[in-house]
Amino acid sequence: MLTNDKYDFKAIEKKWQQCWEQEKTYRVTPQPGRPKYYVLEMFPYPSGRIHMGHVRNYSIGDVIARYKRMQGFNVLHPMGWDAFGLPAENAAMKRGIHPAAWTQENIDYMRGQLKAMGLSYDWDRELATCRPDYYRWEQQLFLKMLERDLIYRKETTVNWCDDCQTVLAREQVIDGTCWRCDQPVLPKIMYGWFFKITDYADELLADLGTLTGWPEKVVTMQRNWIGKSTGLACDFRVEDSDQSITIFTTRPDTIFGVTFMSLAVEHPLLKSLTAGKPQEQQVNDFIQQTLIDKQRANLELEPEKNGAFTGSYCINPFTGERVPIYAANFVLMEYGTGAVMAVPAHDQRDFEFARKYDLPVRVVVQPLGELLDPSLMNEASEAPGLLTASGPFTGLDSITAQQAIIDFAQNSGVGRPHVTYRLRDWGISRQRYWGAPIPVIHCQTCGIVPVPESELPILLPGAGELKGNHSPLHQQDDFIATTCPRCHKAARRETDTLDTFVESSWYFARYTNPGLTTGPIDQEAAAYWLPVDQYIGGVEHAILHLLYARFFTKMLRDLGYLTVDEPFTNLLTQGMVIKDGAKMSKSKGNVVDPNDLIEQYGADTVRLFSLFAAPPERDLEWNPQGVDGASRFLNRVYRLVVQSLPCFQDTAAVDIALLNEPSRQLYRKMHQTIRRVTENIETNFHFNTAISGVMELVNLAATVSGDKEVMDAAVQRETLETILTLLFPMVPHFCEELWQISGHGQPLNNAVWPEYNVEAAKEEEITIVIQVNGKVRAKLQVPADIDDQTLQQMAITEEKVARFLENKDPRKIIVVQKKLVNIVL
RNA sequence: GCGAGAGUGGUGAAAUUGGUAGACGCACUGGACUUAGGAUCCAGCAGGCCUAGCCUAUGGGGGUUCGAGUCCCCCCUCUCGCACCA
Repeated sequence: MLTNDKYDFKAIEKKWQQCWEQEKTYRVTPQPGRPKYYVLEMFPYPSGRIHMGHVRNYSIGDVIARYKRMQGFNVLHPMGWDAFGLPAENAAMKRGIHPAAWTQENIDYMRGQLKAMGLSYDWDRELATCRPDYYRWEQQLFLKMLERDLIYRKETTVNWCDDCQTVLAREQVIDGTCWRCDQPVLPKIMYGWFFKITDYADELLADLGTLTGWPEKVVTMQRNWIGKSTGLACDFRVEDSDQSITIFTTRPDTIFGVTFMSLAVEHPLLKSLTAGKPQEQQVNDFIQQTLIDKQRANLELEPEKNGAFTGSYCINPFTGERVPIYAANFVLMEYGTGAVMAVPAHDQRDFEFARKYDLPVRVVVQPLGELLDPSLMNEASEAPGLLTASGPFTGLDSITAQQAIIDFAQNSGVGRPHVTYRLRDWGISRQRYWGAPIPVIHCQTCGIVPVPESELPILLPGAGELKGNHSPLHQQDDFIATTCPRCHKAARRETDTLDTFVESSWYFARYTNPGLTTGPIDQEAAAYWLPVDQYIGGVEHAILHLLYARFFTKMLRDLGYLTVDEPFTNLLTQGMVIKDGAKMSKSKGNVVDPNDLIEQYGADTVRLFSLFAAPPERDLEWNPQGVDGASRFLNRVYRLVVQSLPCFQDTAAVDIALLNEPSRQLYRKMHQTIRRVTENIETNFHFNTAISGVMELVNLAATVSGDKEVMDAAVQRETLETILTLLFPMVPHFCEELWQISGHGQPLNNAVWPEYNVEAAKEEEITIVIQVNGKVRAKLQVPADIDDQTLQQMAITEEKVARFLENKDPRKIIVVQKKLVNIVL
């Protein structure tokens, strides 16, 4: 396979891929006692073909996997398919084939593409979530959760995507549109199944503090999404009624400033509050109008505050005052209690509302150094301060007052401390075909009856034979008709399927023993492999998938399957691949097909470019000429090794004492490069700088080894071996081939990551910068072990510097060891 | 509006604790070898000027310091997330 100037990537890559496949080089098993490392890239949706984002994601993961292997870790690096989902159904309808067939075709094709990239996966662990041997265990988990009361079904307002004909979880609504098809999402009232993720809200929030290996940004996003607020829940008795309205506030210190009460239009008490009142018609009209407005909410603009007086009053338990009750368009039924005590002086929304409807504004908190006058205020004062006009609490500061008021409310029975979350329970019902069927039965007599575990899996009809009916299950009478497991009368199967995000919430645990036939998770294997040490994927899953997976981990722990609290110790959110300033997408017509590139340049070049062009967390601007650069570099290394083959016959160790200057220089650079590459990978996976380090070493090796007479063969050999070893995780076929060509018996794959020698890496001479008044005026080459005194003397007498010193005495001389001398005049 | 992050040559990007700004690439320019070069090799490449040198440059303006891309304050722009959350 030797050629003159360019390596034959086609032959080489094929050769090594076959070798790895035949020898199952990357198959792993638990080895108790040996340190493990679990590296995982977010598994792909089998959409048809891989794109550049995949290439980048998997290249990064593969470098980490190979690097850790060379460091002696037992590395788990699996791959599979997130295979349920709508595009399969849509494609199936368009092409007249079955979603299962379409999905299978895509998986087969994409697997080939991944193999062509030379990724070091343990393919024996491959899984596809659409297969019964995966989703039957998900169904079993569903039943366990149901048993534990972690799942419920209720009728509620859901997010409906008309285009996809299904319900979406709140996390799947992006700016009011569907995360998948970008169409507007509408509210719709219907029955749905929910996971009680809110049961874990507190732990999900608290454990964010343990995720020190996650990007700040993601942690913050999750914290905000969970949105914990603490405060007071307080009951306001309705006048002339035995009902009361419970409000939630985070500002109990402002409770003496309440001048009205606002209710969400969906509030259950609203009807009875207006019944028989002169305002009834007006309020009903307002409710109707507000509901309509919400349907076609203009997302850009916050609508003007609007409301209607109900004709009823409630009593502020702290002041005994009558408080008028309004229905208001800005109060959310989904948050808190759907009722808000309005304090216009200290809440901007209440302020706007009060000004509009001419309601009183009463100041009860004076911020420091200010004297608020309600008649002069043009916005609310939300800052804390000292309480005024607040009965026994007057004079307290806001923080103290909040606690005092909560205590008082609790003691007098009108209120209690309360915590509320922004996080909602996870709606998992989907009204589409291509998903895991929910294993319950609806019986007229017995109600909702879980399918007995022995009857699992509930197979998706038609999916097994890859043909037949794939309309939504609620349209498939054969599927629906069943008998009740309890009373054995005719009953109906549940027709909703599970949100595809359920599959991806536990796949990382299934990988630890994907073939297990006795349960969803092999506890022993999971205990060995989990948590995932390094997880890699797009930041678009910062909330969605990553929150769900955290929830599942905690829940599976409580069900006894797992022993970890968190699934992913370290998270790397890789940037997007962009071209012409925009994310690659079919609609923009700026996609680059990895297939064409691999065909033209080979997988190693494509991998190298995607690693070199930018650090992984940053967006990567696609530059076709950059690929040429990567290719050029590899060919240069190839020529260098081929031209230097004789040096590999010298197997003597390097003897530093005998080295001439050029040899010593190269040897030093080699050790420096090992240090640099190792550090770049260890600290933050900055492969771009790691590669540039190797490039410098290659450049130096190429220059000095032209000088065959003086170059020490052992140094030359060690340098080339080092170059190949350091590059191996990034361009494995290429390095493995050159390793073999240069006469090594054992594959490079089994080699150990090199260690650098501190002594050998040490510079003998260093460059010292001489500054005058902070400006660089000269540079000096000095021995590395020079003392400050000598250095200072040399600096002052340096001729370029001396000119500045004429007629002047230095005021101060700063010497920074091994770096610089600054002479201040 | 709130929260997070980012602004460095023509371009992708580098720069321990504050210590030579622009490593390594790409593009470009010149040269060599060539029938040829979109191969390879060599050299140059922030801008400016009164060119043995000097000055100005890391979004803008202040500040701290012997010394600031890096620290502090104010402002501008961009990206991302949340968005009437009581």
